[in-house]
Parts: sequence; C-alpha cells; structure tokens
Amino acid sequence: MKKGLNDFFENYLGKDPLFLDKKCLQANYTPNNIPHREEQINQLASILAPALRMEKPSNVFCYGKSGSGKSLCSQYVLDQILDVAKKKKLNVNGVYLNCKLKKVSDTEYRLLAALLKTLDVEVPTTGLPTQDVYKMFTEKIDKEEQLLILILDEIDQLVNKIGDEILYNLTRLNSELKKCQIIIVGVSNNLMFTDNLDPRVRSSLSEEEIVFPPYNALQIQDILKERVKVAFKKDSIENGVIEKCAAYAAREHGDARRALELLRVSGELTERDGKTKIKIKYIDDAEEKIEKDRVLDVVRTQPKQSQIALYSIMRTSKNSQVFTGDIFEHYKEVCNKVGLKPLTQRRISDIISELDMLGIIHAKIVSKGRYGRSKEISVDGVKHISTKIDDILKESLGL
DNA sequence: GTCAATTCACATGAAAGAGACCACGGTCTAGTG
DNA sequence: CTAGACCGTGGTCTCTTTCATGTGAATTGACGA
Repeated sequence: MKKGLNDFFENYLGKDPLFLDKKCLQANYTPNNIPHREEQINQLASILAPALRMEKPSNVFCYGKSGSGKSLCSQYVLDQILDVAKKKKLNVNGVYLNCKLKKVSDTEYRLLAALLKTLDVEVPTTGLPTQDVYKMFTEKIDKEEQLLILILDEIDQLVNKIGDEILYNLTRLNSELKKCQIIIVGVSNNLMFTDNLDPRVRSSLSEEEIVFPPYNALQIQDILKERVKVAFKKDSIENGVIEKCAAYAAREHGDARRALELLRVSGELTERDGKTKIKIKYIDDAEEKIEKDRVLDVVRTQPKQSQIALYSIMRTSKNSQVFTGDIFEHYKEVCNKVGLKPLTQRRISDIISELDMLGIIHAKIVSKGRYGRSKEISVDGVKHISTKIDDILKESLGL
C-alpha cells in the first residue's frame, strides 16, 4: 500500500503537467491585456484624468453583469492613475473596496473601518459609536491636500444591506472637507440599481455612467485564447474546447469569469485523468463539478439550525412536494433528537427562504384556497447529489 | 348558477430582546530595582 | 514603580422571538333566476 502510494506520487511528478501557470485562470488575476474593453477603459480614464491636475473628477457609475470586466477595468485604471500620480509626486490616493466581502459590507461601521484600514488607521472592529468613526475618517483624510478615489465594487450589495444613507453621507462629505476631495466610483452588477436610490444620491453619484455590455461568445473566446497562451502548455487543448467554454459562458449573460473557471476545472479534471489534452467532454464534467462543489460548500458552511432545517426538507420531500408546516413538524423532532432548542416557525420560514435564495431548494408560494397559503418546497435542483448532502448534514449534526 | 364573504395556513414586516463580541480604561498583581 | 493580567462598561452586531398585519383562492352560503 505504502509502496503503491509512493509510486503514485512518483508517477505524478513524472507526468508532464498540463498547466504552465494556473494563476492566470483564477478570478483575481489581472492580465496586462484586457481585450474588448478598450472603450470602457478609455472612458473611465478620461473621466478620472482631471485628478492628475488636482481637479475633482466626476463621480462615476459602472454597470454590467457579473464577469463583464467591471472590477478588472476599474482596478486597472486606478492602478495606472496612481502610478502616474506617484511619478509626478501628486497627492492622489485610491482605495479599492469590494463591498461583497462580509467584513466590509455588513454595516456602515465596517465599511468605514475597512476604509480606514486601507489608509493605515486601525479601528477596533466594534465598540465605537459610528459617529466617532466618521469623525476619524474625515480627520484622517482632511489632514492634507489630496484627492481620494474610492472604488466601491458591488455597491448594490452594500446598499441592500445597509441602505443608501452611507452613500449620501459620503457624497455630502465633500462639502465638509476642506483640503480633501472624494471621488466615488460605484460598480454594480445590477442595472436597475440606481432606480431605487435616494434621488439626491443618484444624481450626485452617477454624474457619469459607464455601461459594460456582456461579452459575446466570440469575445470570450478571445479572452480565453489570450489566457490559455499563458496558462497551458502548447497543444494541450483540443479544437473546439475554447469555443464550447465560451458558448457555455455566453449563455449565462457572457460571464467571462465563469468561462475561465470552466476552463480551469476542465484542465484539472483532465490532469487528474492522466490525459494530456483537454477534450470537449471534460467541459460538461467541469460544469457539473462546479455546480456540485458550490452546493456542497454552501451546505457545509450553513449554521446548525439551517442545516437541521435543510435536513428536514431533504427527509420530508423525498417524493412529493411538501409545505412549510410539514417541515416545521419534522424539524422539531430532529431538534429534539439533536438536542437543540427549536426555533419558531417564523424563523424557519425565513430560513427556508434563505435556502431558496442559495439555490439549494426551490420554494414557491402557493395558495391552496380554503386550506391556506404556504410555500411549496422541492429539492429537484440538487436531487442528483442529495445523498452527498445528506451525508454532510448527518455528519455535521452527529446523527 | 353567481357572487361576495369567509377562512385557512401560512407569508411578510416591524420592533424589541438576548447573547456574544470587543476595545477601552481602571484596578489588581507580580516582578524589578 | 511598572508591565501585564483581569474585570466592568458601553457600545455594536447577529440571530431570534413576539406581535401584527397581509394574502390568494377554495369553500360557503345568501341570493336571484
């Protein structure tokens, strides 16, 4: 046995790796060359350019579906500007904040704390009144003459969680600051996002707008080809693979990130299979694997109570559809078995909705007339891995 | 047969509570000179 | 005398509970034909 494993590793090392540089297929990689986004980059650059003359540029708003290069382009432009500013010894600063990260977007407080952190000011994670943190922020940036470019990525998440008040405060801050000016670059997946903003915020935030259209299949192919050159060894990709990846991703609103992930996972699967050439069929496998991993990961990281709820759902809804009440009954039993205090039905109702949002189950509100209104719940989407989910839940709950 | 009222079984909202967390500042303790 | 351990305080955050209100169609029952 030991020998076998040893052989295996020897063998593994002996094999030619398929990848040259896997990094560049990963999401956070910034390529030197961003194809099919020249126009957006130029727009953004020309909007922000006045900063280099120490004039305040307009606030900008970037729209576009996920994986359409918004974050990439805005970071790229910011980097370039800061680069030039540094060379010319201009006091232009930039901060890139991804509001999707939990530690940033949960509250106004955390956003400010995260902001301050990037400016080398440590703030306790909790404990201070929000107002004080505001004060610290204004004092910090108003200490010297400077322009601060603030890129708020996934800004819609932020507003969803904590409302648009913070944006209002930030835009208004400029009139209070004496030496410093803030430029806000909002980046959002949601095209409708500004519609439900406070009008005051909307007008000042989106002085300029840049739209990132989704990539079409051909453009995604270009992007993939570009990266494949660096990522894989020559000739390790069968004809049509890139095309298929691109087509898959284009089907999902032209998400380049997804295309790259697909390609990377296909590569990994191929390598694991001991093959030296990525074949088309691996893409299908990859897609399935990505989805499966996602679901299992979500299940694994759910809090205990949600897991119990999910367990009940999996158990109860084996064949037919079930309703909230049935699940709640079963859930209470499981709680007793596990030794946890059951939550109220109100909460379970919310948990079910959360699980629905995560795409693990399907919950549809149906009215059964005289017999009330309830959520009809099914687990069709994850049926093929239901045993896996069951195992995870059992293990985690100690059943 | 028709139509409005009723009714069910929850959904959905708002507000308030319970714990947990965490920095801060004061107090206590032990080690040092 | 001072550094570090320890504790209470004031604040926030998250997860829940409580209370209140909303909802859509099957069912019911009054009404008229």
